[in-house]
Amino acid sequence: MKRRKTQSQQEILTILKGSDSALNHEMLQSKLSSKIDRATIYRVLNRFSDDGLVHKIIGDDGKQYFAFCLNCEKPKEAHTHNHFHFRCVTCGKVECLKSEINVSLPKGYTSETFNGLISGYCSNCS
Amino acid sequence: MKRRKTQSQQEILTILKGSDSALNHEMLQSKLSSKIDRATIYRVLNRFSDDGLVHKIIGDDGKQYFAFCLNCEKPKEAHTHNHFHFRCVTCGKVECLKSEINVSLPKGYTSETFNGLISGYCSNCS
DNA sequence: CTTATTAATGCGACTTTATCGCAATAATAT
DNA sequence: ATATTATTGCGATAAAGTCGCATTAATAAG
Repeated sequence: MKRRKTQSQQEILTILKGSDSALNHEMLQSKLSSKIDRATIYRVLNRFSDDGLVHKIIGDDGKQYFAFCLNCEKPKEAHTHNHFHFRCVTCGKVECLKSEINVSLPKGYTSETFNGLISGYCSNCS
Repeated sequence: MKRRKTQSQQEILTILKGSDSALNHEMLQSKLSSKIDRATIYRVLNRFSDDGLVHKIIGDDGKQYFAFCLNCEKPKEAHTHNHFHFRCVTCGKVECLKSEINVSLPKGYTSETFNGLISGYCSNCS
């Protein structure tokens, strides 16, 4: 399964790179100049996420958000990704928080994914 | 809107109190002796959550999980709720982690809800 | 440059999770 | 015992996301 470089993927990645906040499918679609199918968008985003290129966040609204994170350019093993995201319940913006967190797990537990989200009001909306 | 004490609510709360892990709608329904409508279960759970009686967790599978937390009995203002939950991707169990976390927000930001979830393999499944 | 291979896409159907409106029921107050 | 209205059940509906399959197009091979 070698990956191919397609128009759709380029465009989506460019949008994610240019966005200062995480986007869900709907937000992303509205930023697209060309029309890309919903299923394709999801497939592209999840492919990016699988490849460790972007970060996938599940919002407390239950939706999937995707963000291009700086340290995502490092090899997958070097990812920490234990940082929190903040979602403003008013304007919907989802952004990365700086602070990194270490949570200790009980014995015998292994961690696969980390999902830290705080929602509330951002400085513009409070 | 004064709350009334109903059979359904009692039963659901009893199950949540007796469970050592957070439950989603499906898990809860299977533990019910009497048949309670899906919509009712959701309404009861969300009412509990609004009242601060139980803790609502959004899994990385996008589903809503509910757990009766010990400190949920305190008045709502006293809730910290900044603890993590762990979800095993194999057996599906969602449980509370002990460690409490403090995340500092940027200036002007206010927090409404906290959602910290780590998924991976629990000691039974790894 | 042309052709073959197969990853990626588009379309439509489908699944799952959750919510909503409304009439019927039942918990509390009078 | 009766009135009030919170709660429930039912069915319809919404919304998010996935899947199968035929078609398209990116890369490799000749």
